[in-house]
Amino acid sequence: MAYHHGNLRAALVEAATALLEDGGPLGVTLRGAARRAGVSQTAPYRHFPDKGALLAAVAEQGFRRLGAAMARAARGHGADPVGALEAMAIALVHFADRHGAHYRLMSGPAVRGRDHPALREAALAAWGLLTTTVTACQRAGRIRAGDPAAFAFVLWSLVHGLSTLLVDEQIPPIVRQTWLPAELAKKATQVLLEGLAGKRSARPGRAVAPTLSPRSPRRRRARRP
Amino acid sequence: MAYHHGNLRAALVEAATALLEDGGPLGVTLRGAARRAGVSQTAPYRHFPDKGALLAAVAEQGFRRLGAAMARAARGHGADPVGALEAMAIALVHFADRHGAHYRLMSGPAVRGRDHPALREAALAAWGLLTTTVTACQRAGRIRAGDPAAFAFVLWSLVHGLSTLLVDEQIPPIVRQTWLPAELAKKATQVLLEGLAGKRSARPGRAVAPTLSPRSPRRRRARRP
DNA sequence: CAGGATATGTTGACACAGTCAACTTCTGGA
DNA sequence: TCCAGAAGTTGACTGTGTCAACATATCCTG
Repeated sequence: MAYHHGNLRAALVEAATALLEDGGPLGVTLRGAARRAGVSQTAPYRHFPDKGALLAAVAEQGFRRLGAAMARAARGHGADPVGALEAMAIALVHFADRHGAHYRLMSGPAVRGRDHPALREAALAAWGLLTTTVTACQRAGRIRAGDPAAFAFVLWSLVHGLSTLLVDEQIPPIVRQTWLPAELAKKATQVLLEGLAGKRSARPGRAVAPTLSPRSPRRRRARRP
Repeated sequence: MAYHHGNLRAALVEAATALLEDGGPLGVTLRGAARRAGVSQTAPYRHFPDKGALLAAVAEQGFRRLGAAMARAARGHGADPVGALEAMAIALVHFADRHGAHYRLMSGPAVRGRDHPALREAALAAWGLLTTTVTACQRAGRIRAGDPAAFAFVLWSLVHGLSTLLVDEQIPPIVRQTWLPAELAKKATQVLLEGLAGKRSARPGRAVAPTLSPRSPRRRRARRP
């Protein structure tokens, strides 16, 4: 047996994932992953510069799986982009519901931005699926004209928020006792889709007709360094 | 000077908050808070059973402030519940945008559920504000009939998701470069409100008319213990 | 096939964290 | 007045992330 272990890197990612799934975010530890992979405590440093990098790799793998799950859900709704959008939303919430700790890691501050380009890329890929489908909905006349990225972002926010609340067990009891996660995802998506649908006469009083079109492109906001 | 320090507890919460604001979630440490409060490393254990309890207290205070900010935003829209709802949504996003780490702590797994009833209570209070205002919108005919808790929850999910993405810097570049957070909050809320507004004829194809009324009350789902 | 360069792992150590046990000091009421 | 309990301190233990120095396997070149 190649007792350079073959491929430690993958083993470590798997070990860390296992630690994460049972034991929560606090349960994942560099030394623990090394132990679980049967190597010494500092062996991981040959593959990851630090703990954050390991976590980022785990998160990246999570995004890849999430993207796959969403794509799988969307298939079978080929003709119906709205159905595909709903299915993807449900798939995301479902993913978060199982793999709670994993989802938290993925969307958390484990690794910020540019540190780990592969992570960013995987996340953007999943997000891109949504945008594409939104565009399809627009072509089908089921979503009004406007920047598809913006619409997709609103949908993403909604579903992500739902997932986060679910994972963190912060869904108000009244709501939790009445609906299952998948139902919540479906209904929330449908409500949003209604809002995104066509232009319609606003109720008397004041016009509520958000177009979600930018007034003028803006540079990124200043952030504390 | 009362060198029983007067009220260490409050000082520790404040110190931990300061550590949190600059230094992120990893920067807050029991020993650090104690140092900052000018006491020994184990003094906090006279006031908090463990680190989690301190964090919970910090989070609780955050929810209280958030609730206050939302209430403040809603005031001045007394006659216009829709405007109040929008203002509250913007206030929440604004709160998350500043106090990023604090918001992450509040909505994170710092303390789960029953551990810290005061936390839960403060969170539910903020959430209750939304529900009340949704009810007002229904009375004003601006939101269709249905369970206000469910509608409020959808709105909460949307705004919370937006805030989370903002704090974790996971807003896609295209979106981030085009809109400011407050604009995103306002527009997203408006889209959702349109969806929540009145019943309307669905487009041809299939009816999309989510009522958000429960089929039948359900018990809580089983969770891994 | 030889032999070093390089990737891969290991040992030992350091600083820092959360937490506990034992001790000291302050303070409010019988 | 005086002491019981609250409030705070000291010292120690374990576990963690990380570094430096060392050991070994692998691979490419001569």
